[in-house]
Amino acid sequence: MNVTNSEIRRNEILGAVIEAYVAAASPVGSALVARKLREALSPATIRHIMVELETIGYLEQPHTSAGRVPTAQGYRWYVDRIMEVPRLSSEQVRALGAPLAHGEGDSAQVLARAGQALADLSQEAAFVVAPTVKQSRVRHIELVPVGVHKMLCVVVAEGDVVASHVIEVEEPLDRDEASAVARAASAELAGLPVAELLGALEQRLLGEQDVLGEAMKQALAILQNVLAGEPAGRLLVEGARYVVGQPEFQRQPQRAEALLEGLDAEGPLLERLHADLGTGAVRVRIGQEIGVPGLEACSYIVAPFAVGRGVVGGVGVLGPTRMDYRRHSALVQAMARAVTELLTDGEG
Amino acid sequence: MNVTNSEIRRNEILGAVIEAYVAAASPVGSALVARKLREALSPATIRHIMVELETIGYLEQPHTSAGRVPTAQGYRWYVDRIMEVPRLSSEQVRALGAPLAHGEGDSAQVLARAGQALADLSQEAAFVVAPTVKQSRVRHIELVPVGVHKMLCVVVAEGDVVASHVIEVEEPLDRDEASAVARAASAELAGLPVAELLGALEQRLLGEQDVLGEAMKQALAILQNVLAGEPAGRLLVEGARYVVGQPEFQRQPQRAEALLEGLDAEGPLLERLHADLGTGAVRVRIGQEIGVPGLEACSYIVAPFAVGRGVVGGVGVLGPTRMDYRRHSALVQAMARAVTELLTDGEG
DNA sequence: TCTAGCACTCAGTATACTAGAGTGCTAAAC
DNA sequence: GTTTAGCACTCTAGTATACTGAGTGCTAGA
Repeated sequence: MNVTNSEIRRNEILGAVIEAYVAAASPVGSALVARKLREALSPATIRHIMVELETIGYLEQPHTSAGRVPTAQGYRWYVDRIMEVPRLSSEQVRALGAPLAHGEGDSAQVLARAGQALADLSQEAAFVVAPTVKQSRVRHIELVPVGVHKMLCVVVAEGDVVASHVIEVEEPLDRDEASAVARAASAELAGLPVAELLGALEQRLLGEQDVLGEAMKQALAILQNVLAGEPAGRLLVEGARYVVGQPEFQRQPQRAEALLEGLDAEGPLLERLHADLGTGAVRVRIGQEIGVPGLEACSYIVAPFAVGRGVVGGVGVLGPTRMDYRRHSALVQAMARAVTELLTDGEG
Repeated sequence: MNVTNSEIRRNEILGAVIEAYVAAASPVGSALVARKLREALSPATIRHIMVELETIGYLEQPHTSAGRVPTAQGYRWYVDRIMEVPRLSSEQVRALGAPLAHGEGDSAQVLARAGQALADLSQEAAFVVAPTVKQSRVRHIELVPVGVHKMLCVVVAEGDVVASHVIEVEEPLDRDEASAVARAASAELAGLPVAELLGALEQRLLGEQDVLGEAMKQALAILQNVLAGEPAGRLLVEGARYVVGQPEFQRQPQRAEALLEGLDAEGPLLERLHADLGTGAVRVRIGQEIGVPGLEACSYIVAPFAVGRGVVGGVGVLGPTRMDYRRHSALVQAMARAVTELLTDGEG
């Protein structure tokens, strides 16, 4: 009881410090916390507890006579144990999602709008990990000759994820041949995970016993080509300007450069995000935890959304470690739900 | 002869000042210019001429005891009259373009690589104004049902520019119907400029006298939907990080924010770029000339490239007004040529 | 027409001082 | 034992002052 009581108070004060720091971006002193706290405590008492929080490693002082600043560990504790994320009602979610449906359009357009909306609402950078055919199952394949040695190849996967490329082919097929081949390929391959397809194609190309012979072999080669060119994931970033405008980045402009570099590289961040999305839950990564060069001073919150069966994408917010985790968690979660609802409704 | 002589010298000195300033990013003094100049002149003489250049408005002093800095007008004169852009040989252009073809792929991928390459080579932000179906002529239309009330609609235009969207339809067509309609629509509409198509569709929808009746009408409605959702231009920006890393932006971080804002808005910049591309030549815009909020401290160089007939896109470099116009002009021009060669070779 | 010489200007830097925010500690009060 | 008032202490940020040096403009002479 005793211990618990003091722990509760610690958490309250840590929460107050973090919230004040998030709001003002400058070290928080005991007097300010005393004012903010509902329980009436003197600054002196609060200082005592702040010393404790500092020895645990949740707070630190930039210098002796400054207030306290949360550490990454402090944020982590806050996110895991202290903050309460207001769960938005379905109605609120719907309201959030409404502007996304504006003019409906393609799922790609919906996702782009979701990213923009999230950036504008959070005043941070927002990102969308767009679903890619490679994570999904084949639903339909289409081949259309376009010009003499060119072929339009479209792979439609579940969730209306589309990969379309115009590629060069050596032996032209005419329109009917192409159509027949595509139809056969569709029938044959529908339902297969695209990722497995790549291997399967290889085998089939070696097998040489297809009903449609040469033409089918060629089609499969084309398909392989198309899928090989498709990225393993696509990262869409909106509103990096908001982050660059944050005081920590204005004060240290090289950080802004590092941030943009980290975002441009794309690969490492995407990898990390995919790992987090695999868990199926909202995830928060704080500072170094991200493990992507250039993003050491940042945190992100990401939530998965579904399109059809299975998790296939994510939306999130990326900002300085000093970000409003509570508000943004709610936002991200809601946006993920809205996107899921919007993109899944047409499905089985 | 007298006047001409002094003008030549003025130009030489302006050129030297600009080149020194571009390299060092700090005001240029007479002594430095004296050292750089091939003709041996004393600093005092150079100062005389610098005073002239200042009264004309080509140079300015940040403060009395500093060196000189070029004005926008100075850059303009330099770009128009002084600098000599080395015209690269076809071979060099080919060498530049070689990495773009790496793995070939779609034209979209080629353009993305061109942007990245240009950014890396120039160490500035690079941009690509991607061709869009709206500027081109219809070559082919394809309609494929995907799911019950969903239809994949693909419009292939000249230059392999593709717009594909999955849209919702009220009355489903089956595969064969869709195919027949698409075939008919292709035959009917091929060769028409897409921009005109939008109007044409409207009329045809009112006309009600199509061979295929209801189905065709529906198809046209779909098409209209798809084209309406297609943007008038697409701007791809790569390597903004390089610009943010430039000293002028590191010293004044709000500028970096403004830059990113200006780029995110996209619309105004695209408009300006389209106007410049319409001229068919390499264009340089310096500072305020860009006329896009946020980009006041920047310049760009843009060159058009062709895909099939007609100008349909552009590549360029965007950096601080203090940029290497000479080198980057050559780069941009070469890249535009490389892209044109790469994307046009398969055509008629 | 060019240049050497020189006085002058002004940003940038270094130094010193001050004010104030915030701390830690101790001793007293609850 | 917990809380608080009081107080000395620390350290940044801001301000005033002086100094340095890069670079200028001007003038007189080559």
